[in-house]
Amino acid sequence: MNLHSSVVIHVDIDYFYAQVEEVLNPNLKDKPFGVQQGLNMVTCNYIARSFGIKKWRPVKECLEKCPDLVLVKGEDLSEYKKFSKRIAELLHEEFGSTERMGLDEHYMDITKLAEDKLALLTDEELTNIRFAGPFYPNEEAFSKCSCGCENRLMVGSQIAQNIRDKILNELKLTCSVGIAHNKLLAKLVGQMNKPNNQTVLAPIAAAEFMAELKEVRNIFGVGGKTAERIEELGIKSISDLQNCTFEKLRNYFTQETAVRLKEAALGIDNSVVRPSGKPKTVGLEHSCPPITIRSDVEKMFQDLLPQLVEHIENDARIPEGLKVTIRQYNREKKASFKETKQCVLLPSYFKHFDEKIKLSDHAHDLIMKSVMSTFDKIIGKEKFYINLVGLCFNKFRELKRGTSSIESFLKKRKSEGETSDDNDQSPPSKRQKIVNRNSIPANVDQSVWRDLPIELQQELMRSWQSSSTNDNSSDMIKSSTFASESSQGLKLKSNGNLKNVNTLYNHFNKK
DNA sequence: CCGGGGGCAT
DNA sequence: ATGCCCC
Ligand SMILES: Nc1ccn([C@H]2C[C@H](O)[C@@H](COP(=O)(O)OP(=O)(O)OP(=O)(O)O)O2)c(=O)n1
Ligand SMILES: [Mn+2]
Repeated sequence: MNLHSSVVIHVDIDYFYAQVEEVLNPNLKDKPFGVQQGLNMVTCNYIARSFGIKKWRPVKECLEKCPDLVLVKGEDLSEYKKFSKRIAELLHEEFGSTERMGLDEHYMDITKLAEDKLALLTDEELTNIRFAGPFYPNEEAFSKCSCGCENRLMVGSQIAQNIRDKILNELKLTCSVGIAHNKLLAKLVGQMNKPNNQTVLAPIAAAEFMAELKEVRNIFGVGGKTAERIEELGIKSISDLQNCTFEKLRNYFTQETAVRLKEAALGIDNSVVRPSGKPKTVGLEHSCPPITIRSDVEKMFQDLLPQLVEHIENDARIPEGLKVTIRQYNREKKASFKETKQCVLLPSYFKHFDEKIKLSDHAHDLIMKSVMSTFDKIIGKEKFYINLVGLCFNKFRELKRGTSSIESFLKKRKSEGETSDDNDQSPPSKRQKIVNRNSIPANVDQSVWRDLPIELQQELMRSWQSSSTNDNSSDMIKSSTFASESSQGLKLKSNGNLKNVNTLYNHFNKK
């Protein structure tokens, strides 16, 4: 289990919204073209970029730089979501499960796939394999490590080429792909030869690669606020971060953050690729010119609700919660702020029709009443200037039993024996953190382990620690089954004893 | 401060 | 419920 033992791929579709529009309307392909949301140009094709136009600039500024820029409105994301779904399905079918980041990016852990492909090669074939695509920094750098990463990454680069070919042939979309020994580096190195290309990183060059990126904002998880705090320490670049003492970081950040920053600066990232399940929330929002009248607000929500229901009609789940969002202009602070409030949805609000989820007969009016009373609670009695309203379904419950996702997934896996084959959605999972590769007990089946909810992982670790003091049995997990969420039948066989962790899982779900 | 999403920690 | 992060 050395530092370079994994192969991670990051796929990022080029100029995503704009490229989707090009597929929908090929006339746009030979023109400078961008997608507009409100007053902003969100993204544009690379012809437009050759005029010096950057993503996320005001439309006005873009038209000054390129008067011939063609613009299409992109406030409605449904087409982009459709393509996003097709991409996810294609990747999953052909190469295994993925972790989604937004609509157009996916991480994949292809370590097993690469190792399996390597194992099939003869010695002669092994000496003749070549990298696909460009590398960082150069080909020689790969041979300086003898842990086997060179061959794994070489095969990884070939798989990356296959992925790009597949996405281009099936969906007519170009993408950029990074191949590296961890997620952090895969994502960053993939940007090197954008668009429509790929880049593989030599592990020994990781720290040097990070240093050349300069800005600490390039580190995943370091946003505006964290970057500001880092700079308060006088640290202005990733190489500053590499060279500063750990204690200096530890004084301003939590232990966890300090370690993460220090490691990331050196190109070290132990976080695991975590297959995405179905979305945990599905929302819709509309911005609008300032509204001051309650009935106008109601019209906005009236409009949103049916659209939102359409978004989940094929989901096989129903939401039990609804988050109401408004954005208000605050004249004292001269700024807009979002406020939200939860309200409860009853299962009886939904019915099936044509295999699809629809609102029951009077549910629209009932939900609207909840929404508006929730709105009143947010506003109080003050006058208001609302410039955005939003609704977001959450607290989803699975409808089907028995053959539902996770149960059938693990059962199938059992019958397939040892070959761990990623296939289905993962159960709820929390942020990375504790789920480092290195912290997982060695004799645990990792392909099963990594898909467990973090709460269960933690609870199991605790139980193993305590049981090892009064018990000489090993920690081996022999098998596990996970029934659908509605029956909550998660059981883990451990030490020959069937541990029923239902109560545990229920407990965590309540809060 | 502007689009329209989504995830997770607190 | 809010804040920070990601796209
Ligand atoms: N703040 C943001 C960031 C991104 N997006 C959308 C528009 C992009 O098309 C899509 C993907 O984001 P990317 O950062 O990957 O940008 P692009 O794919 O458009 O361009 P690139 O070719 O640089 O990847 O997500 C958005 O709506 N709002
Ligand atoms: Mn992209």
